[in-house]
Amino acid sequence: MLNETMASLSQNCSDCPIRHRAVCARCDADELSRLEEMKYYRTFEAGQTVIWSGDRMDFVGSVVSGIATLTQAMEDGRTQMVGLLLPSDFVGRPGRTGSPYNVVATTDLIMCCFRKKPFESMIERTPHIAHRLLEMTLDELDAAREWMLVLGRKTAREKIASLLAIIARRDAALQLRGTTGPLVFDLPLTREAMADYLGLTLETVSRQMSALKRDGVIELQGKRHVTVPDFDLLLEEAGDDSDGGLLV
Amino acid sequence: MLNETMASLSQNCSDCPIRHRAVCARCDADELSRLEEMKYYRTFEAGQTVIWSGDRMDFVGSVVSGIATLTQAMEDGRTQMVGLLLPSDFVGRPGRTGSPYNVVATTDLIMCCFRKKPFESMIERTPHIAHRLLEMTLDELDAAREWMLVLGRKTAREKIASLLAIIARRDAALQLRGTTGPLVFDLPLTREAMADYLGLTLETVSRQMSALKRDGVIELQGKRHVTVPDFDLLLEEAGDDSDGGLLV
DNA sequence: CGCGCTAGTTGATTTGCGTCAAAGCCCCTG
DNA sequence: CAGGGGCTTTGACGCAAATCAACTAGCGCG
Repeated sequence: MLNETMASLSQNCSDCPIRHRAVCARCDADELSRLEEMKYYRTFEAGQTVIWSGDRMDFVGSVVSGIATLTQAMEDGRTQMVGLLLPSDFVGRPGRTGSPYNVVATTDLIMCCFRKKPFESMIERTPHIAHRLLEMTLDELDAAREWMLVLGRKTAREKIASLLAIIARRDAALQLRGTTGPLVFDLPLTREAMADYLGLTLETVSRQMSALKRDGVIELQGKRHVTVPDFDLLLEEAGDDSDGGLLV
Repeated sequence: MLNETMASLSQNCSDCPIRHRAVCARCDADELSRLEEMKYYRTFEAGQTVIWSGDRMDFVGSVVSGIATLTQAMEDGRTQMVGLLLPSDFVGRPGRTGSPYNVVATTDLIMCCFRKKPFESMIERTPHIAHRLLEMTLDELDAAREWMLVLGRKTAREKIASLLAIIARRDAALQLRGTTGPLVFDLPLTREAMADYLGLTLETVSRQMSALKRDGVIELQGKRHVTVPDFDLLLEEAGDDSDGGLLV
């Protein structure tokens, strides 16, 4: 699993100026230069809304640095996070004009964007990229469906453990380390954001974090800094037989 | 919204022998004949498992008639349905060998299949089809994310209403009728399957169905036959501002 | 230094849904 | 027609998580 994760991430070609695994054109110099001409950058501050649900979206893009969240909301204020956008993740849907989600920057954010029209026509000229985009979308679909199991059937404690396991694994993969030995990382989310991800309240998140700490499953330095002494124990707490997917 | 639904369904080309909107080749006679040679049919009885999670899958296919469910399970027996396969829906992932889900026929089922290898190479030769496949996958991703809101944030009553609204709308669309006036349809799912879909127990599903009936939101003839006198009222019960998506 | 602000923790109480149990309905079959 | 088995309904009870509320930690700032 870890190997798979690393393989997936390494498809982000590090020397490619587009810095996105969907549109990395290392195997096609022509495309590369065409993309170069098209692209532009946008920056957002932490807390800023990148796209409002229902807004017209005339661009697609990928995250260069920072973190953003995809959320859906009901009119009474209840919200559910449906995805996390990390560096190299793609946002925007070729062929649809409106975004069905709110996209909010949780940290300062830099995005690399392409206007939609030229991007779309480029896709049609370049099956290679269309194919890559399909694979990424299928990955996200699998991740979303795995999250449905978490939301529908897991207890609060299992939900927290699942989220921590995903973040820990992603972090280990980025550092090209395995998941043996203690894992150390910083939570990129507030308690409230975790709650929105997990379909819980922030109080419950806080309580379960404390409980996992009390039971020695995790250690906490401050509010955000986490140490996982035994990753397998965490997985067990998550109720995971399968070793979980990437939740994008 | 309804128009969108109908447009989407009508992309299933009725006179195309492949009967699937992803691989309908009406605009390409060459592809059509190549597909014709490749395809074969499989039939399953109600209750039969089409694919076990983790099994090697050497084919892809689409549903010709009947209904199947995609479910994920934890080893202690908790299960969560993550998708519903209706006629014209596609299953199987080009480029991956194992299925991450159990696929179970809930009615007698006929599937039109293609062996994976030739199907994959056909995709590469036919950008048209790859593009269609990407669109369908994006639709499914949107539907999955919408369902995450249902699972994470809605009450039992709202969950039931959401599911009924989706089925009612789909049914109305198939009959090319609007959603004004009373809607009548048969539930294609047992109470237990509904529970698995909604992250509830079957007892809760039963109770909430009774409650919606008592409050005049729905009428029930027998266990499966449902009448919705006022679709807008049902939507309100579902907590839906947006008029909901297609959940595949 | 004290003030105020935000994020997080912890406690008391309520409640919605799960669990366990019993009984009803319907279809099938002998 | 009786009997059995699957699906469904209904009831009683318990518990996990929500809600309401108080309090703490950390941090920037006048």
